Formats: sequence, C-alpha cells, structure tokens
Amino acid sequence: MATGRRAKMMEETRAKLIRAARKAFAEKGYAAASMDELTAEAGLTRGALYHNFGDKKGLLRAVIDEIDAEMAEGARAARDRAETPWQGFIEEGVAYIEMALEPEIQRIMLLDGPAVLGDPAQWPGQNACLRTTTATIQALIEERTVRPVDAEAAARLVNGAALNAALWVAASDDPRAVLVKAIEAFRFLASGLLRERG
Amino acid sequence: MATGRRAKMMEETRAKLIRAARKAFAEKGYAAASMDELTAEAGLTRGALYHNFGDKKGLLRAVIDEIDAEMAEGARAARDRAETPWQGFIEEGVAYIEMALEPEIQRIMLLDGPAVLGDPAQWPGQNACLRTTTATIQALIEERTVRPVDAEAAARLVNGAALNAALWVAASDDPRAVLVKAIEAFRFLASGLLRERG
DNA sequence: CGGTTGACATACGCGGCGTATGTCCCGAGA
DNA sequence: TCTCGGGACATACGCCGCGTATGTCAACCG
Repeated sequence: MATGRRAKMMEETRAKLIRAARKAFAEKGYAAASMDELTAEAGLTRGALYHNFGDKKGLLRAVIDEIDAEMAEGARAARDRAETPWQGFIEEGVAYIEMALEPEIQRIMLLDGPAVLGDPAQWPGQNACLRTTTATIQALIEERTVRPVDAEAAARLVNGAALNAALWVAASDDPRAVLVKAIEAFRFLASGLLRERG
Repeated sequence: MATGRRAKMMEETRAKLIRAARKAFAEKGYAAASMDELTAEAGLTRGALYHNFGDKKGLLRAVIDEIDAEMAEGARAARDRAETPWQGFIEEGVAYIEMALEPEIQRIMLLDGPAVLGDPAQWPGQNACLRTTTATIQALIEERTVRPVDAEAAARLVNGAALNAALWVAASDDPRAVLVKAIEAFRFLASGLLRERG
C-alpha cells in the first residue's frame, strides 16, 4: 500500500491542525478560538483547514473523534484491570470521572462538543464511550448480575452521572477531596442496577 | 414603594427582551442568535439590550435565571404531589427528565448554558434545581431512608443522570417509548441510594 | 422652567468565518 | 525528459455580528 509522499504530508498536516485545535479549544473554548491563530500555531493557514476539514465544526468533529477514542481506550484499560465484570463496570465509571478532570476533556467533550454538535450519541465516531458502556452493561445483564433493563438507557444515565460529577469536581475548590465524595456517590447509584446487593 | 413609571417601563422592556431571547436562543441556539434580529423581534434595538444586560452573556444569564426558577418550581410541584418523601424525590427526578424534553430547556439549559457560562452550580441564581435536589436528598438522609452520603454529590449525579437521559430521549426517533425506558433506568439507579431496598 | 439624569437609539470599528481565486508542486503519461 | 492535469495549500475579499462611543429625548428636581 504505497502511501505516497502526498498522502503522508496530508496526514501530517491534519495531525498538526488537530494538535493545535485541541490546545486552542481546550484553553479558549470553541467559540473564542480563532482559526487564524490556531492555524498559525500549527505553521499553516486557514486554507489548509478548510481544505482538510471543511469548516470550523469539521475540525471540532475530528478533535472529538480523537479524544473520544482515547477515552474509550482508557475506560477499557480500567475495566480490564478489575477482577469481576461488575467491578470492571464500576472502574470504567470511575475512570470517566477521573478523565473528565482534565480541562481539555471538560471543555471540549462536555461543554463545547454537545453545544456545537448536538447530542453526543450522534457524533461522528458514534461516541465510543457510550458504546463501550452500553456493551458492558449488556454483558452484565446477560450474566444476571444486573437487573433486566434497557442497556443503552442505563449507559446513558451512568455516563451522564459520571460526567456531571466530573464537572462538579473540577469546578470545586478542593478537587481531590470532592472527587472521593463523587466516586462514593457514584458507587451507590450504580449499585441500584444490581439484581441483589453485594 | 412608588415604582415610578420609569421603573415600570424598564421592567417591561427587560421582560420583552427576555421573551424574545428565550425564543431565539431556543430556536437558533445561543451562538447563531443575532442580537439585531432578537431585539427587533421585541420592538427594540441593541441599545436597550446592552443598557439592561451588559452584553450577550448577560442576557443569557437572565434567561437562564428565569427558566431555572420555573424548573425548580415544577420540580417542587412534582415532589409535593407524591405520598412519601422518597416517592417525592423520584417524582422530582422524573419531572426533570420530562421538562428537559422541551427544546427550549434542552438547548438553553443543557447545551448552550454550560458551554457559555460554565459549571451550572456557579450560575447567577445559584441553580435552584440543584439546590432543591440537594435539600431533598439531605432530608432523606436525615430521615434514614437514604444511605449516609454527601448530599450535594448525590444531587449532582442524579441531576446529571436525569438531564442526560432527557437529551437522549429528545434526540431519539420515538421519544415516548424511549422516555419509559429512561424513567425505568432512572428509578433503578436512584434506588441505589436507598438504605435498604423497598 | 432650566438643568440633569437615565433609558434607549444610532453610528462606527474591529475581528472572525467562509469562499473565491491564485500558486506551486507532485506524479502520470508520451 | 517534458508536459500537463490535479490536488494541497496560501492569499484576498466580502459579509456579518458584537461591543462601544456618541447622540437624542423624555422624565424628574430644584
């Protein structure tokens, strides 16, 4: 598969733009981020941007795709570290809360993303986060650990709770202390899905 | 307290602007809503707007304050209709989900609001929604119905779950059917807070 | 009744997005 | 090797929207 030099440079250009965009969007927010400054930061101009991504929203979509994949991977890793499927589910949720402490994820994935692109479930990458959580819950239902419930519904609520918790933690004065409370509350809530209390 | 004619007109002007803003923000979103069109719709100009609200964000703050108060009132009404405190808590959550089905609330309170003004807990009206939920949970803890947990943390997660559920429902093809699933999942999750299962 | 204040309208400048147009270089074919 | 077409990116332009500075007119006050 001879990926000629042209295609190679193209990918490099896209990568540079996405890198600069992640930085700018995270620091200034989507609305306040200037395309001129952003592309200059990447050593390019707006021409490259509109050629590769169509428009400003297209760039945001690309950025979100990338971060979403990273988050899903992080969640998967957390789940794999656990001993039981249920523990894995909990760890996955905790991982989301902790990941969402990073300003970049907060600003881009939780605040600007939904506002600009609408409902996360209909995002380009189909939102890997939601899909993995849904699959996890579905497995737990089939395993008879979790009550028979609509897996997607549960995933939505659990994710929403986790991400909202993260927003709260990050905005607080003492994030570390508040994080503990958030995780505890999350465990309690999640336990409501159990068939019988452990 | 002689509210002179001036003050009276002032209030009327603010009300007209807020009314037009709710409509415009809900239909076009905050970013795409033009101040020129918005104020013209209200029979005024941008002069009135910047005089009364400072800037575009100021107008959004005022709009959010109003809607937040309405939502808190709706939640209170739902809670009061229930027979037990716990049922009241559940009904409050369900009410949030149902209210969030309105496009106006989705767009303004759930999408643009957080993106433009940041964390809801630090909003002007201090977010009546969150405060009422926190108080409700605190009461349930003291009543020994709910496990000893940080009330604010629980309120945050529950609210987050409810509002996220609403986003999901509203974006779905068959909102009515999905709403049922969402409410069921919400009840399960919330039951995780109970000291012992009912 | 003249002066002052405040509510609102009008006028202007700056900046940002998107697009139309231009330029250059790579790669294919004769 | 020379040519030439197309793609990747840069440059130039127009439009729109926000915020502010300035203007105007009506309501209070002495």
